[in-house]
Amino acid sequence: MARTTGSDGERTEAAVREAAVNLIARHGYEAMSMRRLAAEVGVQAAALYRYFPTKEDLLFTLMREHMEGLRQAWEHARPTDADPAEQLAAYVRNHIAFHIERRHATHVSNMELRSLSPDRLTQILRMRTAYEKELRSILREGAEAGDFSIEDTGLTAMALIQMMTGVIVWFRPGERLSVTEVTATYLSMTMRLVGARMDTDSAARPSDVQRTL
Amino acid sequence: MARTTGSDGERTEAAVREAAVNLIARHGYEAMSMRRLAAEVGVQAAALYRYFPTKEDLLFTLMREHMEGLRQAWEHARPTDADPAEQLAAYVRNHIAFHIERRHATHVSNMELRSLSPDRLTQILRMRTAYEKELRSILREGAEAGDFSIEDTGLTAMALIQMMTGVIVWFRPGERLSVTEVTATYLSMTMRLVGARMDTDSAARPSDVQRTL
DNA sequence: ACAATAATAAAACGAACGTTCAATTAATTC
DNA sequence: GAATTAATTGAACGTTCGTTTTATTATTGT
Repeated sequence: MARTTGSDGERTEAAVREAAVNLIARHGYEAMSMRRLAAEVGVQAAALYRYFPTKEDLLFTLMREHMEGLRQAWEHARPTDADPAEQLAAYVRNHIAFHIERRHATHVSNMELRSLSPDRLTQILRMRTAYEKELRSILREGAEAGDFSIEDTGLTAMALIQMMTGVIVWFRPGERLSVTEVTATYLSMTMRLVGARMDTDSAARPSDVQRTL
Repeated sequence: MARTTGSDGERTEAAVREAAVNLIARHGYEAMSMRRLAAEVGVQAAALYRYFPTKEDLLFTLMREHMEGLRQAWEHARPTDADPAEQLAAYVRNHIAFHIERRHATHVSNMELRSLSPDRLTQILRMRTAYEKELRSILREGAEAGDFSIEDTGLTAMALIQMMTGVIVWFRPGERLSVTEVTATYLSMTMRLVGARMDTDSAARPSDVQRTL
């Protein structure tokens, strides 16, 4: 047989991406065979090569678009003319919301870096570093303004990111806690961790957190 | 050829374990072939099967002994008759020290769980849960005693563990910060995060942290 | 309706995989 | 020093892998 009735390139490619994210997140990139992926989509393995020249190209595409999406989400969520505490709160909210919505894709982007070729690895890491740099800037400005009390900006940024991203490891929607509750708790933990002063009308105040979530 | 001069089962098995931890941490379990592992040890692939009946048995052994080592380390480091802040400080110190010393093994135990058979996965997760439970107990007792102010014990425990374990992702010995400095900063971040009261002579006080490290 | 193009199937490629087996040699035991 | 045991090799097994090639059919444009 050959082309099947109702076949559509765009739909097939989208189905391949979605199935690939799920399979890689569940079994790992190396453990996912192109035949298994094709079966998931309902197509023969050879058909995949119409959309992605190699298996690694597929992985890289998924990662690049995930990182690009993260950058865009922050660009959109980032407040203008806000004090450091409000900026930090926005960063935390955006980070947690984005990663909870994309648990599988985040797993792929974080755990399969070693399967990329050196220059592609560099590209992804560059995007990640740029995103993390935004957090460091907020922390530094907050520390300089006296709003935060931080010992080491770089180390604190890494600790916060690991803490926030770690949500996807244990969080399951529909269990004990809602996304709103989790986000609120992480916000207050973050604010305490950076020693945020609580004497202003910033978004860091618990009551405010509930309202602006 | 056959048995080689100077060959020794114990030495070979130890070499296999060490090489396996490094290879799996760097390239992933699925990406590590038995032939590549054997080459690293300086032996033929068939020789590996004298020590581990299957590839998965090798992985499981590495993970089980890592988790068992963590349990023993905490059993030894755990203070008796200490207030919650001191116990928490001991937990943080032990956790960071253990994981920095065993970066590769930790990577294996955290990232290759999906390659285990269901019942072996359950065994490893049980060990992990038991270890995490210790932290939850400390947090709960501290909260009940009024030493900590915590919104959600379980969520705080997960956040702390993710934050601390995350050290191995970015920490490289011999770079900007020493293990001692990193541990001290993580200790004070932890104490702020749990809202530890600073009005007692606990190990949570920065000056004390420096002394008891 | 007919040509051009898009989307797939089917089969095959060589390479690599985990694992097994028989043969062989080194070390140990008696 | 002969018998036994421990450690390893080299070759092979069947399977699966990513990928390529060729043929075939559906859709689109004219």
